[in-house]
Amino acid sequence: MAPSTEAPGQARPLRADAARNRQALLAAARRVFERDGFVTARITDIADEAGLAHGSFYSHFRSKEDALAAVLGEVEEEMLHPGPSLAGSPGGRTDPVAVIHAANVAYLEAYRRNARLMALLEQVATVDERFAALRLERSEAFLARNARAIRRLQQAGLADPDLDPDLASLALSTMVSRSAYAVFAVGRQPVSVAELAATLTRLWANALGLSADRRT
Amino acid sequence: MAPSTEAPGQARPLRADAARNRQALLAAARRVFERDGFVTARITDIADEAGLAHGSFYSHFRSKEDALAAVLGEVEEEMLHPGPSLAGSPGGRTDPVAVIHAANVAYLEAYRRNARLMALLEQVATVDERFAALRLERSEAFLARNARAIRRLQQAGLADPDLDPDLASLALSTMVSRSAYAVFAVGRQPVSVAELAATLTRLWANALGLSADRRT
Amino acid sequence: MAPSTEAPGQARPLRADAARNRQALLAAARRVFERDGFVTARITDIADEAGLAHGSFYSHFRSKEDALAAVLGEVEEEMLHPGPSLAGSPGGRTDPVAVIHAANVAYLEAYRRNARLMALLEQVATVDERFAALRLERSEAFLARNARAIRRLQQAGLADPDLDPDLASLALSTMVSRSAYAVFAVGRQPVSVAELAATLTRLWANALGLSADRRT
Amino acid sequence: MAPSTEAPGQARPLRADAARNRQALLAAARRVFERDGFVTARITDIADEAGLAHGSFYSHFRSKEDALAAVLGEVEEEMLHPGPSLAGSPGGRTDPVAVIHAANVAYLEAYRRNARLMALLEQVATVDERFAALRLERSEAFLARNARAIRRLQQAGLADPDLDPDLASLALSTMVSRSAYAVFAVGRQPVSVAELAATLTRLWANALGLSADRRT
DNA sequence: AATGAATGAGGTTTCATTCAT
DNA sequence: TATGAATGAAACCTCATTCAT
Repeated sequence: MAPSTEAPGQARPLRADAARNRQALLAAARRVFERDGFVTARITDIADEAGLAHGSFYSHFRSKEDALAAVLGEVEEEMLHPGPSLAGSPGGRTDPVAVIHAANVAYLEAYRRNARLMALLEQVATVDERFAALRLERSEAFLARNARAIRRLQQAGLADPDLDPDLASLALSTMVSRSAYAVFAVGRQPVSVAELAATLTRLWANALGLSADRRT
Repeated sequence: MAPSTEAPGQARPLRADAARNRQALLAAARRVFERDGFVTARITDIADEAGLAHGSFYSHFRSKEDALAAVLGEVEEEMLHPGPSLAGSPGGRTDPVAVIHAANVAYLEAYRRNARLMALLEQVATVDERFAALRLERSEAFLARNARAIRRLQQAGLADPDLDPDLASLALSTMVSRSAYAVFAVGRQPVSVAELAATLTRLWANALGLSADRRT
Repeated sequence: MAPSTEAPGQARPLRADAARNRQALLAAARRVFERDGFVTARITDIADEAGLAHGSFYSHFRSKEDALAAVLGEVEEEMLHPGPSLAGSPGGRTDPVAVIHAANVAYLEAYRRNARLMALLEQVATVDERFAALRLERSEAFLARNARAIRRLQQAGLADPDLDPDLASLALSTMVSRSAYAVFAVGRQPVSVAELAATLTRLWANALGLSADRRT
Repeated sequence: MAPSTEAPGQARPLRADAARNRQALLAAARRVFERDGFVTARITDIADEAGLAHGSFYSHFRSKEDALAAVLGEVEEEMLHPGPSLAGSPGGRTDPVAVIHAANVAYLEAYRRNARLMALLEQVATVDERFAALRLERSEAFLARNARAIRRLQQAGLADPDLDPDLASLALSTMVSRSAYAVFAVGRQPVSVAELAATLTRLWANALGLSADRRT
């Protein structure tokens, strides 16, 4: 409670305390949400878990939704950037399949780390419009990027030209993210990231016709 | 109790009333669930919607969960049979891609009809263990069937032998069902079953390598 | 949490408020229970009577049973100590009849003050196991004490040796407590403590043979 | 109530059924009341127990209270007449102690048979005015009779003249009935009617001074 | 009289949020 | 800011009783 290591010039002990409490609440919220789900989780439990009075929760968050948003915000960065590689390698010369694979591995790694949280987002999205919008927004950015990549590959004569790039992007992105959900958030049998990534990349590549002999 | 000879077609008058009310409640429950979601839906609203006193709800269902189970049960049949086609055509000689396409179309049709309900199942599955189990059970049967089909195609030399049939089944099934969800339950832009089915079938076929020349 | 030196007399202000409300609820509960009986009493009424929102009831008591237990706890002390006199006078040499009379007067006084509450305990005991146990426990302690006293008088040659001390204790204790109930909790005609005590003491003394000439 | 032995000329089979159902409900009500207590007992349970639809309950009883009244009515007769002997023996010459003892034995026997029902009456009396009145009425008749007997014994010089006959009657009657309750309805240790009767009679006789030498 | 579905009053309890200290 | 008591909306479910058949 007292100023601990406290940078000497910045004597604002109260603020430091506050920041620490906010962190404690954030961590507690994540734990409780992951354990109980959003609907069931109670503010009291979060505060208890953080070692604070439940009234204090409202010193830092406006509501349960707000707390969840903050928790998700923490993870957002790593979930939003499944490797910049997917958009195409900087150098340009890289093998597209390798790019896809790298992106899948990165995504699956991140997903596995945050599986329960991702499942949580699924749940809230069906209950709270705000999060439905958030999820939609995120995935649309993702989809658009993938659609662009597919279109480019088609133009380069590397991908099956009969595919609708937008729908293909939807279907394949969906395949990856939902497989991750099925395996890491719901699944009963342990599957390694490597195994899953191998299958997903191969399916993705096959599906776009990347591996097929299109040179003729 | 009554000495009725139990003529099957001759339901007793009171039973007819009761059955009608049960149907009314069932329909009302579906409407309210689809409109409000499971968590938000109130038993009172369901009864109101059915034109009954809320106490009557409990003459037919033990709880909200029970009512949902009944509603889902109604749909189960059509959602559980994505066409016998997938299991292999009766004649046996049919083109596998055609089989897959027929199955996809059938599934997407059914999904579109019950999109909100399927989304509902997603929601409850994250909140209520009972439904999580139900969903898991259903999808595992589905996955097993697809995995068998893939394995057969591999053995017939028609599908990419490098794929793990179980993971491929998971990924592709997931692709179809989640695309259906994205398009019909969440999606903002209207997409026709035909369009979506065309893309999904092509991706599926490509992914398994069915269209590739594997005869050499 | 606060660095208070825990000065016992210095309750913190909030605690003071809370304590006042708790007292208010306790008093209200007693009033409502006495007026309406336990089964009929409504938590809302108790809170209303205390001038609080009904939700506040649950800040202090877990349930209606809990509140009753607290109310009874308040009275327990005086009802549990029917005067130390019964256990034998400090001086030791006192007339046993005088001891009994003092005990009876004390008990009847206390009973009259708490008559409705005692009747309440009777009521709940028939409905709630927890209170049945409580009542049993209390009365058994009481009975044991009286049985000991009777046994001592018998050994001293002062009481009818033909009596079973335990059954006699049961019967006579029962006579006193139930007469108090009949007169103060149910009775229609006003009877003074003095009158009733006189009769009960005389009966008790006669019954044990204390007044009879047993010196021969 | 209805002609039981069924005069053969009175062929009304439906009535016979009805009577049988009424009996079944009565027996079921007694069982359920004894098992669950009055407050907790549910009409449905009673009907179930009787093998009838719960609606049928109302063909025979107006309410739960009504059913209880009927159940108690069945027992009333034997509980109301604790032996005509108490009022004084017909011959007049009998030993008063023997009379009291006979009455006590009769009462205790009856009480033991109906212990749970008597406890039930206690319970309802605290909850329902109607039964409070019933119990009061019964006991007052009882008390008045005993008071008369005591007064007579006093006038005959056989009983302690210092006792107030009404209060003594109250106390002693109370002693008997409540001891019966304590032993047969609540008690944990088995006590025989004979033992209890012996103690109660001796206490009663002593208390009135019947055994004391009053001839001097 | 029997049936059992329908009715609806009614009270308990939970918990997010507010607020005085 | 922290505290934790107070607030009160909200919804569930039970069950005695009615009533149409």
